[in-house]
Amino acid sequence: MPWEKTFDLDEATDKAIQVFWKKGYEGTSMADLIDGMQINKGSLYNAFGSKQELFDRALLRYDQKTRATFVADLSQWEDPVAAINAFFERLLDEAQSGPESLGCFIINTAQDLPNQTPEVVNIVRASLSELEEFFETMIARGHDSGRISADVQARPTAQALLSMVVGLRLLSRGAVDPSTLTSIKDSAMRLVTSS
Amino acid sequence: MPWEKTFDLDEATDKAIQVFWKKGYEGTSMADLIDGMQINKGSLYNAFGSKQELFDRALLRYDQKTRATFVADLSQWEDPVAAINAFFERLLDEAQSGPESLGCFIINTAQDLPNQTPEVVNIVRASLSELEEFFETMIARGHDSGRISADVQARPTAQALLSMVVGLRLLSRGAVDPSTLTSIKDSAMRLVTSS
DNA sequence: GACTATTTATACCGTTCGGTACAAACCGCA
DNA sequence: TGCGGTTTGTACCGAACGGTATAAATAGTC
Repeated sequence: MPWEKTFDLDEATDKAIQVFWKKGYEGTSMADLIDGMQINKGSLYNAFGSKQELFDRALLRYDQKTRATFVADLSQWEDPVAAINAFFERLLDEAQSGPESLGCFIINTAQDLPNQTPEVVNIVRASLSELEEFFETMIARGHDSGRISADVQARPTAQALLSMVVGLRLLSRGAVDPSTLTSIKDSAMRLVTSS
Repeated sequence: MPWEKTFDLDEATDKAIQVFWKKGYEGTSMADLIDGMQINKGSLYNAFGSKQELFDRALLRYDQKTRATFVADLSQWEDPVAAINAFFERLLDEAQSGPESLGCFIINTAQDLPNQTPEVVNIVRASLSELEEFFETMIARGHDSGRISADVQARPTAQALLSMVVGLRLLSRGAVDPSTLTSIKDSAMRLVTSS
């Protein structure tokens, strides 16, 4: 049994994520991917099959590596308000680190849902739905512990927070200045902690 | 001086808007445009110059025909809270009319800002900025008339509303069900009318 | 009817698209 | 050392890309 692999599939996928993240599916050419992944064309097709399969894999891996693990961590925090705050704080950090922010790969893709395959639609919907569920769970937990007013309805507020995440992420792609993003985060927290 | 025009430039631009709106710049081919505009290739290049020039023109016209005129109308309303409410109500209407919603052409383009030309960046930033300004003016007016609590800061709240518009518009492209969009609108209004 | 400019249809340009083919170099294990 | 799958480079495929050229048809003004 000879030599089974040389380059790491996950590492290569991570590089593909960067390319798709910035340029989107349509805007990315195979030449872009070969450049970014530093892999030969033959190896790419041998390992991933097609551009679409690579995109699906990249999108899924991005979601698991970032959103899923982070939300799972935060879910174990004792203070749900602090957990929600930490989530938004991270969005601000990402938006302000480096010269240009890429926003969120999932949300970028969500914008293009009408032109995406059913597989991609499922991945995006599931990711957004789990994020909303995280917010809802945190708010409900805040009700129980008394940290969040019962006037703050769990589900509607969770949906509003989702929309502010989406807005913040999209606007962080060069549409507004950083101070606006901070305002958005503050208002989001006000939705949770008000009266 | 003979025959100056046959087809209407603005009408043709309106049809181009529909195509770009749905598919984005990269996702739209000249064949798509010729199909959608029902115009010959020669006429298209003679009238508009290039794909990029047509896109710029379409984006600008869309912004003026929809956002700009609507906001100008609402600005003359007596009740600023009602004006903000009407703005969000219209987003819900658009999201629920027809089989699939396209969201907002400007916001779709904003998502792709890092890959757009400086001209497009300017159009998008100006449009979003004017929308934020509309919200800020309405809130300030609400302060004066006593309809909005002084605790609701004009600028930060306007920025939060902007982000909820963005979130609502993006999510209306098939990412969530309509009831979620209604929740988002309700929470946005709560930001304005709270305490 | 002559003039002028647009519209239309079609053919064509070079380039890039996603994807394939293949031989040579490579590597780990037997 | 030889076998077997991997990687690499390159050449190539048909199709689609944005854009141009052109000639005949068309329509309004003089």
